[in-house]
Amino acid sequence: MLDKRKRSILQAIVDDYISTAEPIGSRTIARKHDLGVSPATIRNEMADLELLGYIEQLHTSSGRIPSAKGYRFYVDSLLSPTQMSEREIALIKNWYQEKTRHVEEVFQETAKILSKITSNISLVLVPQVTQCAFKYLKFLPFDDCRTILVVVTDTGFVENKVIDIPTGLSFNDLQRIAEHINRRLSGLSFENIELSILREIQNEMLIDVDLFETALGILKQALVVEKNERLYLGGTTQLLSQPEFKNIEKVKSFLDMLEEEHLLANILQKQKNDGVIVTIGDENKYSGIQDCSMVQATYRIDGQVVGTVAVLGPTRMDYGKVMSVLEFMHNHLGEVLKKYKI
Amino acid sequence: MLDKRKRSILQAIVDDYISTAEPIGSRTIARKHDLGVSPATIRNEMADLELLGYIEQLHTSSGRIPSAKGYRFYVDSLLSPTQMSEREIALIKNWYQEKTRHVEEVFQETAKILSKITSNISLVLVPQVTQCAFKYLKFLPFDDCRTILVVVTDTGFVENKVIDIPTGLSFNDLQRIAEHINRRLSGLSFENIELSILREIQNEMLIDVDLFETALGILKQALVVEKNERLYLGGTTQLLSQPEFKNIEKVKSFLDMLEEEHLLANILQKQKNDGVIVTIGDENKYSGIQDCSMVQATYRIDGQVVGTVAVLGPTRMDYGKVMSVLEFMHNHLGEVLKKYKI
DNA sequence: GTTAGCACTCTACAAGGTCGAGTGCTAACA
DNA sequence: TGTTAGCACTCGACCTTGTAGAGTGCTAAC
Repeated sequence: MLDKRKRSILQAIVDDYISTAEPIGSRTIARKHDLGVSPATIRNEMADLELLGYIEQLHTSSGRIPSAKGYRFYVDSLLSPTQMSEREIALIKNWYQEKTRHVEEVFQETAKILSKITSNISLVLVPQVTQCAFKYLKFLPFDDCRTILVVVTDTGFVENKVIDIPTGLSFNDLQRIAEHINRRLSGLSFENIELSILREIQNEMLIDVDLFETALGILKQALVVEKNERLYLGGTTQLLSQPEFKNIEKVKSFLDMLEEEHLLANILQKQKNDGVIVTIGDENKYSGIQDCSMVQATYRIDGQVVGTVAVLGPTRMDYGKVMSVLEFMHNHLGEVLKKYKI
Repeated sequence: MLDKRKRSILQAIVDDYISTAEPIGSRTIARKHDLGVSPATIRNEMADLELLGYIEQLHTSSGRIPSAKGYRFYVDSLLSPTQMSEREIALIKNWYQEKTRHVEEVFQETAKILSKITSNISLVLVPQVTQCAFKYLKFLPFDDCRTILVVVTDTGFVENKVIDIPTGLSFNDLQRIAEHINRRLSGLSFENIELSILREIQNEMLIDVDLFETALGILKQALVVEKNERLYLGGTTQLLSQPEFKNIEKVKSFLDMLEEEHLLANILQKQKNDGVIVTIGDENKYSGIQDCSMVQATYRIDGQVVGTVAVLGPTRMDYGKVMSVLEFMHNHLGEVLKKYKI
């Protein structure tokens, strides 16, 4: 365990490095932070801290920068949990009120808010629809040969598609199919709609094989639609302002990675425990972001975790601020979503 | 009008500059292109071309680069219209077949295809719903206090929203409102649904003022939804590979501009005439892209122009390739969309 | 345990020099 | 008259060199 002075010095290094992005030397610390000791003493302490692995040097005679271990200690032991100010909270709530009309807009604007406040990339993973239940499907008239298939979930999520009416079927036939499927599947979660149930339906409808094939096809289509979860990204251009990305090759490879949306979704999904968690540098499993840190938080509707929001940036990020914002989202995003009737 | 040799030299300069991004000198032209004359002669011709404004010099003793006027001449008079190869066309068609299931995916993938093939930013402006007609709206049951409002257009575009049932109204009342509105508005284009008509409806429904207020509110909501056109962007990271964007400030201001989606949508909307058009450098009205060129093309469904696709990049772009791809989209995107029943 | 002093290291930056590509001009040539 | 070779000149790219400044580790004194 570090003694008080070492902790102060480490804190000074991390704080300064976060705000300036420059390696910190002993004299700078002595000047800026009133620790009551001379630079020489600080140098000795810094040598110890380096030996212990909390800070590192890019080359002889450069200042020190925090290591991943240093950031970890900073986040766990040095950072006092801060809350967002009343003013900031009011600002955010107002933003939601003004800019969101659709549910999708809530996600979009959440991504924007997060990236704006934290000056980093934000990720918002929307509720996995597979976790909600099938309510009913319905065919709406369109024209002689086409109809609109609408699938409704218990959360009020609606998906639709214009499809050809199979030859030989009347609109009434479609209504019958819909009724039958609704009777059997209504209330089941999409996760539980398995092939076995679909087979059962097939058996029950053996009277008309063609008709079933059609129905099955439509349902499959609906399932594909429903399972399609989405990831909202915000502030990708924020990267360009960060000095660690002044090298354009790095930016490029990073942005290319971001486009592989499913990868990111995977990283986020890993979080099962509720709350705000911080992953620093090489603690990240995915190699593309090993010199980055990610702070993520779940959000809940009616107490149930439905999605994840996260902020991704260089390890040199303002953990205090980022964590407080995500703490806020963790506690309030569900409420906002509920207002928009998801 | 330029004589044949000047044209050859200008063509050589533009071609070389497009592929190398380096200013072209007289000796390079003499070496690479067999014009049958010495560098000295080419130098004289180049001096003429510069005087005429087709090429310019960054500083004494640098090679020449094409000016906007030079590119314009190149596009109008030097570029032989090329078609995409059979192989490329097959590749694209296959891509659509494999990757698109939804209409939205068609737009998304179109943006991807364009940016991939041309190595530039692509823009896809989706059909402006205001140009299509209101078909009907319908209320679907959800629960005791909420209902799903579905608005259908004649093109098969469906929008929905979960709304609260106003207190005092039954589901049957809603059905009545829907029927009435449908009777009056069905077949009208969204552009033509003016306040005057809404007033008329109000008069006809004076029997129940509250009910009308509700209906009006819902319709307004629907209109807001419907008018919300979308812009799909592709290949924003391609920028980073272009040498003209090696300066990170430039990239940043450019990307920031791209985020102002409505601005871009405005630029695209200006095109009223059908076909592929090229806007070079300062021909662009919008100052943010005055050192860029944009090639845009309309696409049609059943002969009617419904949207625009475009490629945006540095003035030094491969106009031949970009134009051939957009020509293809101009002719075929409508077909693809039709397959997905929009 | 703390501090001052000192020699040392390394980067960033500016100044100067060289190289090469490219030009314009002129005079000679077909 | 159009084309070409030759030449002096210009300018950016790149390398080298020197210097200033920040920072370090070590040692001896307090």
